[in-house]
Amino acid sequence: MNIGEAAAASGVSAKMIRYYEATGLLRAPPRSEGGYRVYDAAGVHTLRFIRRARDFGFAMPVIRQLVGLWQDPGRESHDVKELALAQVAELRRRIGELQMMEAALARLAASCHGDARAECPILEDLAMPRAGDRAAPFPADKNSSSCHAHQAPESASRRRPASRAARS
Amino acid sequence: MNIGEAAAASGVSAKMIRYYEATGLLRAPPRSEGGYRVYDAAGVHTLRFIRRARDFGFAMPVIRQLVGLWQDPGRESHDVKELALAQVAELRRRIGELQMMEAALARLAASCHGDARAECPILEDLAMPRAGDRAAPFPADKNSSSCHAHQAPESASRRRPASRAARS
DNA sequence: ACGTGGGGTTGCCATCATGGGAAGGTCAAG
DNA sequence: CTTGACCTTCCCATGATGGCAACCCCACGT
Repeated sequence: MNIGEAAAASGVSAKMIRYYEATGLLRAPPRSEGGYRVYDAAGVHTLRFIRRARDFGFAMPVIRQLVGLWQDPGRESHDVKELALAQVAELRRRIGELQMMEAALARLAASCHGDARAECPILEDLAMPRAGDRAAPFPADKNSSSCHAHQAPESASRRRPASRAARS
Repeated sequence: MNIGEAAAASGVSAKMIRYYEATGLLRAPPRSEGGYRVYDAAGVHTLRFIRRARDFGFAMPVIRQLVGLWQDPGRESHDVKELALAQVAELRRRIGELQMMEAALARLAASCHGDARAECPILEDLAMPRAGDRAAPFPADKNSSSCHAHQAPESASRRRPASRAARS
């Protein structure tokens, strides 16, 4: 079984199979006389295991542990469950993060008229400094959400570019 | 205002400020005689805007659009709202994905005893081929979740490594 | 006036998982 | 024996970020 067939059978791209092998996640399979990687059913099975673990969002180091446990007949299911629960916690953390963003942004979007006028609470909120920001040295920008005269595009640049130019 | 102060005032690291400038998200600020970037309050304000947009998970190309709209007095709030709603949809899509994973994995973890025994439904599920997988050429692996004799580690490798070795 | 430390500048490398592509070797079918 | 599909390795890129190295600049202290 060549790498292409193994890829089709496992759902892992050939590129990724080589990558997993290079990073030590997979043991190198034997090679044919021409140097082709030759996979057997067990190898494909391992690849499917890895893909399934990735589908659950496990990071590669954890997948390495999982594969090790899977192939270890003396494993204790306690260790597997611990990894799984840690991943559940991580997923919940990420879900919570995204939900915070989603709720805040949906609320903002709902408050925006969405018409042809320039006034927009979304931009106003984005432009608003929040608690936790160090104060700017002078609060001179009152017309925040309509500032259009920002930094000068090209003015008096590189008065002494000698050293930088010389280095390259 | 040097880049360090601008970073502290905006919450964007100096590294990221340079990165945003290099990728065209920020216009290059004027430089001092020594070549230092010099930021004014408007520049810091823009940086805070960008950081806030990143906090909402907007991708950089979208942030570019948002900054453009923000600085465009002739903008229409419709365009802003459209970007925001697209981002809300994207966040919901990601949340849904993660929730699928989380639910499935939590269910699996709950079904695992988590004791000293090797038997583990989590590993069994990971090892189980799902619908959508191309069938393996022969279904020879019945003792799936306890397979420990996988590929041979080092056997008859590189019978003809001449070309590869010669190239490097 | 001179040194020194802190901070600026560029550039390169690394992440993490993945894809793309080039240059070259292998294999199987016609 | 040719040809086209497939494999091999190596290099590069992503997106957003951090780290390090080498070098430069500035302000402050003596």
